[in-house]
Amino acid sequence: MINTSTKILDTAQELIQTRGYSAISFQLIADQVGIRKPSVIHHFPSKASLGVAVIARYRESFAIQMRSIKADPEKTAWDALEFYFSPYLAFAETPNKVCLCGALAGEVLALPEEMHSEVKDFMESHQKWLEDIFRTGRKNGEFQFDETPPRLSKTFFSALQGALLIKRSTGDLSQLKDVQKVIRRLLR
Amino acid sequence: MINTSTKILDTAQELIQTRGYSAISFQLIADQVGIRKPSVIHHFPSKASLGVAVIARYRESFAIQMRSIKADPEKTAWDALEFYFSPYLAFAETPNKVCLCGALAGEVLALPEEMHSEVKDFMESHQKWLEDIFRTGRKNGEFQFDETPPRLSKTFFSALQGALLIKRSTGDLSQLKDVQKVIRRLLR
DNA sequence: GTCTATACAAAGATAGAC
DNA sequence: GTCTATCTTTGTATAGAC
Repeated sequence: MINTSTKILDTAQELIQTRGYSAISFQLIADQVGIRKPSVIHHFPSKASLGVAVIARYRESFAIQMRSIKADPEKTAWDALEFYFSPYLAFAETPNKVCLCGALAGEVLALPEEMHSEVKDFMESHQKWLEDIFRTGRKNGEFQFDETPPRLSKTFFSALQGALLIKRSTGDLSQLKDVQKVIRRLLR
Repeated sequence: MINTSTKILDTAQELIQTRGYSAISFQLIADQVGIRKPSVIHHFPSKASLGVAVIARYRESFAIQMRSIKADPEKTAWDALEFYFSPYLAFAETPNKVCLCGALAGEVLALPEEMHSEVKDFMESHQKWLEDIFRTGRKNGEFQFDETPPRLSKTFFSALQGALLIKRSTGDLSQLKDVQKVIRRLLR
């Protein structure tokens, strides 16, 4: 038993990750959910409010998982990194899927104002998480690298987001895996 | 003296790099060029044909410059790399600008069929150029690295494209510069 | 909560005058 | 080459019945 609101959010997220926010419409979502257009609007009275709801839910689910990894003293920095890699890997299996916020970042100027800060916060918190993983791992002796953690996290976060973007246009599903291999190797 | 066709191409390219292909329209271009909508359509009879023309010109101008660098025996691998970096740096100065093909890759599924192969070829040839620079530089003794040139070029190309994308949503103009610093350092 | 019907704006595109 | 006028489709959104 899954309610209509959730079905709409799931469908909208899937469509944004594959086609982009500009390319989705109430009509498209209604067709996929199996209801009529005004019924979608009943749950989310504007396209902007739907966009905000999708991204807020996505950010929150990431944040919960990162908090639980950090709270677990059993988990190493490698565990945290591999955990962080896993959703990217899942997106990379699907030819046209990118990170939700990667998709939105590509069309920021076409987004309603309310969504801008959501996308920005997403990017910044992800770079912070990675920075934290790298810092902890180096302190532990698990990672070796010469760069500063902020610069390294910016570079590797850029590479992960970029890899999904490039995969979508070339169809080369190994793009992301190769990037992850290089990152692992550069940390040893 | 610059003709109308060229003005349209320049305007369309600028708008795609900042807003995305889905967000441009004949009306918007007409307003910026200072003519009426049907006059734009007279030069490019469909939005797809305009898109193809913009990307073809962009690809060609990159290709010409890369050929001239490779043909010049005075140029080192470092020179070639810095040359390759320079347009990214120029885009990064403008808060909302990304690589044309990075912008298009973000919305591939929303693009007309005719544009897909143009974007794909762009991505593949850029990764090839980088691979070639890395291979040559290592043979010369200019670069030191342990990875295979294809994997390294995929990673660094992903990072460059990703950095522009992230910059657009965070507004952090140093994103790209930091990535370029890390790349230089990892090659020494 | 879901529906039919509809308003309104903007988009891509065409016809034909100048 | 550029224009006015117009067609057609699609998009966001609202009103109001069931």
